[in-house]
Amino acid sequence: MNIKCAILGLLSWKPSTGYDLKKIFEESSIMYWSGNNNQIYKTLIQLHNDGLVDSEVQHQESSPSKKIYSITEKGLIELRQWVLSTPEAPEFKKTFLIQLAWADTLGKEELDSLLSKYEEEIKIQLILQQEKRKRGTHVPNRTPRETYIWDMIFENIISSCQNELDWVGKMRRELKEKVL
Amino acid sequence: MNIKCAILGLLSWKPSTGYDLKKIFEESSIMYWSGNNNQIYKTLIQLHNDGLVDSEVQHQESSPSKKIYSITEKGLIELRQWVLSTPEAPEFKKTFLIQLAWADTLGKEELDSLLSKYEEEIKIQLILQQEKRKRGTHVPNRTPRETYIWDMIFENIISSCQNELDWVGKMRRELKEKVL
DNA sequence: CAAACCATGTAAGCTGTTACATGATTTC
DNA sequence: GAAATCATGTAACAGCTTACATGGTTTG
Repeated sequence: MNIKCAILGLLSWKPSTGYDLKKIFEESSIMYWSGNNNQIYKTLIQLHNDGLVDSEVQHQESSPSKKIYSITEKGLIELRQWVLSTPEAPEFKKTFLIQLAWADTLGKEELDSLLSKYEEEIKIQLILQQEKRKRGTHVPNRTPRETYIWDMIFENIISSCQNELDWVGKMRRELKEKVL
Repeated sequence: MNIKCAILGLLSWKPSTGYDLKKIFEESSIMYWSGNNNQIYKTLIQLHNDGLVDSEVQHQESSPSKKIYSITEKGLIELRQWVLSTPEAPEFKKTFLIQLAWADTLGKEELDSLLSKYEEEIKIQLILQQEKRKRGTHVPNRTPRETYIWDMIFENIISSCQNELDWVGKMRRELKEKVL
């Protein structure tokens, strides 16, 4: 999986400029790339060289000119092929768990404070994701099934946050109850 | 967060060679680095230059000589400081969700097959993690609280898998029931 | 006798990030 | 008049991966 596929997907939804894509990446919950120029503009050129996208320059008065990219037939075939490919297991990068692994040197209050900070961090994430779901910008609604799929994508992210929150809550409670 | 902290943590547990660390990284559930030579040996040299670790060469007959690294006082202070630093929110890189985002072009069977493949992938992950927990190699047990902490670390990973599994299960069920 | 293990290291390359560069227009 | 938005691109660097290089020992 790489950013090429994500861009092809977005372009299959609607033609866009590099700048449009950048904003979508910045906002997106699932497309985890930062949306930096270097990657997006270079990838678009590459996709163009491979014949997977077309580009049309639109000159504008009183605005810089745009390059509007759209997906080609070949691009649609490539996208479909990728969508059908064997899924990868999710990657969890929880640096907090590594931090926690060596946290036995901390005092009782220090440890609880660390856990509470993590809890706060997740709570912020959760609210952010719930807001994104409500706003629902950059969500295609071409068929009822597509709407359902995107709803489940948001549910996945939110339930991951909720799961993490439950876990911290349990740990804080147990550390208070137990005599360790 | 970077690999330096993880290595300091491991060395605070016990002195090790680069090769030892490599194996721990390869096996570890939470320390997500691949454990490649380039990164480990270079980081050890860097930590040594910074005075955070000591190294002692042990010549062996009928075996290549080892460099046994151990953490210094300065290293312990650095580690403690890092453990107390503000935690980062977890990063979820679920490429499957991006794949799913453009999966409405698939037929009913194709979509269910895709979901079932993902389900299988997670099931394998879950079993793997449960086995790692049982084996419990590379787990320090210096105090009851440390044992509890490491137990909660494994619980975190396993509950993440379980949560993902529940989500796929629900989606497959709903797609069968609903008329979309 | 091949494969795997022990043990250290290097080279080349890919991915992704931050920051820089330009320049017009709109909003506060 | 400063800051943000629109719009495209480049340069330098950090992080991480695969593969290469060496060479002895143990296991199947």
